[in-house]
Amino acid sequence: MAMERSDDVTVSPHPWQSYNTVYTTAKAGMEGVDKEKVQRIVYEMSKGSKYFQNEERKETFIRHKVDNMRLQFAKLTQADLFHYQKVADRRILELEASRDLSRIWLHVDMDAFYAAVETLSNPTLKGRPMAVGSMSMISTANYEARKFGVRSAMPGFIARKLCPELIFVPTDFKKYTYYSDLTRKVFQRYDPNFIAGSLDEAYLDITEVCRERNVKSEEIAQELRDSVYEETGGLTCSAGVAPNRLLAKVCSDINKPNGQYVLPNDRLAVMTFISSLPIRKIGGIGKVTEHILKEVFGINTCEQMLDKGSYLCALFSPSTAGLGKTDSPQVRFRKSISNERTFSATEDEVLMHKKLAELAEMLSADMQKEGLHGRTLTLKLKTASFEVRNRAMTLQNYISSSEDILKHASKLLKAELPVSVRLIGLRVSQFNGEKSGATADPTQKTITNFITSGEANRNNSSFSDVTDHEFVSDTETDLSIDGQRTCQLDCRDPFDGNHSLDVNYQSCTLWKNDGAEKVQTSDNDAESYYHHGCTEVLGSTSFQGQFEGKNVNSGSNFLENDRLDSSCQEAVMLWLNDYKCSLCGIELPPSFVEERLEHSDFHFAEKLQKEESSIHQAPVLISSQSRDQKLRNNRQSKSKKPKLSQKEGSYTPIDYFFVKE
DNA sequence: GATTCTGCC
DNA sequence: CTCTGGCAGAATC
Repeated sequence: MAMERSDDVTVSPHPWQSYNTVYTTAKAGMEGVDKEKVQRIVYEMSKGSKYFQNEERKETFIRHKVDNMRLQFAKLTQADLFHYQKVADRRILELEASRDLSRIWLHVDMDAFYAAVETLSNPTLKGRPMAVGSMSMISTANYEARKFGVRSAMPGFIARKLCPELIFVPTDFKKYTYYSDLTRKVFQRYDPNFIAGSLDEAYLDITEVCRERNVKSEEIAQELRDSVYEETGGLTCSAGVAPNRLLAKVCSDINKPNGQYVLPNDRLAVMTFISSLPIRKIGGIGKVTEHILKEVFGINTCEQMLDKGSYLCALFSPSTAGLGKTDSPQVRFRKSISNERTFSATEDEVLMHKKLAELAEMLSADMQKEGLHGRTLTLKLKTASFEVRNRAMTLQNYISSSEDILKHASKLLKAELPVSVRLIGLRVSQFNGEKSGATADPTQKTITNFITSGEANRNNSSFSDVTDHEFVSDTETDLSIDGQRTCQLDCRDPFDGNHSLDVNYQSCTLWKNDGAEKVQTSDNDAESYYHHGCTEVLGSTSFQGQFEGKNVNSGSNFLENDRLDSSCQEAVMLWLNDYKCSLCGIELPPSFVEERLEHSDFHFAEKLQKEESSIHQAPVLISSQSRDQKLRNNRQSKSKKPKLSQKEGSYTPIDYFFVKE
């Protein structure tokens, strides 16, 4: 219980498993570790602590979540399954069609970066177990230390128990930044627009280098790693090469440390690779999500994920899963700025206020540096029992001075007293530069549209105006035969939320680059988004009613599809803009003739079944709660874009196994 | 808009 | 004794 659990180490011929780790947050270099022992020591060191209790509390919560989801899962009807199978199949097909194997991405990841830098500046550390961090937290451990089970994110006192000889070195970010800059100079030679992640990793598009020099990606990777080693005076790194960033990142982990792995730009190779790839390797799938997928759906690998595509009602942020945290400081605008400090728990209000003042001071300074002014202030507290509380207020005016921050933060803090806290944090968001509603406004990516439209963005034009979104909002269709609410899938809007940011980001790259090469990249992004439809299953209004409503709503859209023979089917099925199903939102290009027929068959059968069932069980049992929920939803969707899920509803990142950058 | 959760390094 | 800090996005309310 609690703390990290070990996974079973399965033996198989696949390369990532040589790296496959024992712990959920596993790192390379843990191969020879006595897992049992580590597990036991970690447990014993933690047992009974406040932290431990809190972890138990969280675990209980997750267990409830899993149970809930299991219930929902069991409620799925045949028709639902049928429907979602179609949706999933279609999506997979379209993603397959949009697969892009034309780019070569390289992900570089420095090996035990902080620890390696410290060893460089203090060679006596070489060969000895060492960790960068403190008694309370370790940020990096070298490979000697990892042999003992010491790893990042582990508190130092536990690490010392595991490895009494462990040498602790305090963090020194100046040093790391200096060496990071050295590595980036190398990266720049291979891709002037490389995307820097954290200090120790980066993504490079090496397509051009490979082509111009007529050199294999493998050789480029080797050469780059050699250069990094030379120019930093001895730092090693690992590299992964693949057709997209997501996969490249997975690959860079495979032969870590000081190694590389190339996944060729070949469909079969990619398919084979991902088929047994544990989902945990995918960026965005962490401990909790992995647990849920495993417990509820029995999903362990990406292949299973594809198989169960139709069942996946509860999933993840496509962006996180898909683009793998490839933050680019240069172009991506921050949305919030924050700081927080942990200290020994206190109830002393004066002391707390003092801490708050310091935080306000620091935060204000950081904001000045970037010229930021925000109007939402969030106070974060972690109580002595590790419970986290956030309290936010949105102001009339934009603030940035430490006085303003402190003034309002104090109010927020006062309202929480008395309380014993071990951490206080402040965050400012809603910056001046942002237009209101920018995050949710799909029309905001005008720059992107502008840039990409000229090139190859054939598909997203249908999403570029607001009417489409409004229409999608109204496309709420009851697919639930027995009148129960069953399972909700939120197939995200193609230009939803942060997708736009990524597209924007790519566009910015384009600006900077001032060349045509990156247009392709932008295009790829847009293409991958375009595939998202929008589907919702709710549990009350009659099919007929919905259908009629649709007719009215869609008056200006194309109402017929001449490929359908049956007049009955024609009555049921409408292809909006000759593309999207008016009933469920699934998107089928006109060329998919057979699929369209099948799809309309489905709705037709469903309609019949529906009518039948409403005859047989006239009093369709819908809880008033369910109906209210439905009404609320309807109201919301009138004004806003569809925010569909009430529970764990969102669509799957399976897309992103296929999607390129 | 407010709050909590999840994830990444 | 002693379990980070900073950010982002999504879900939920």
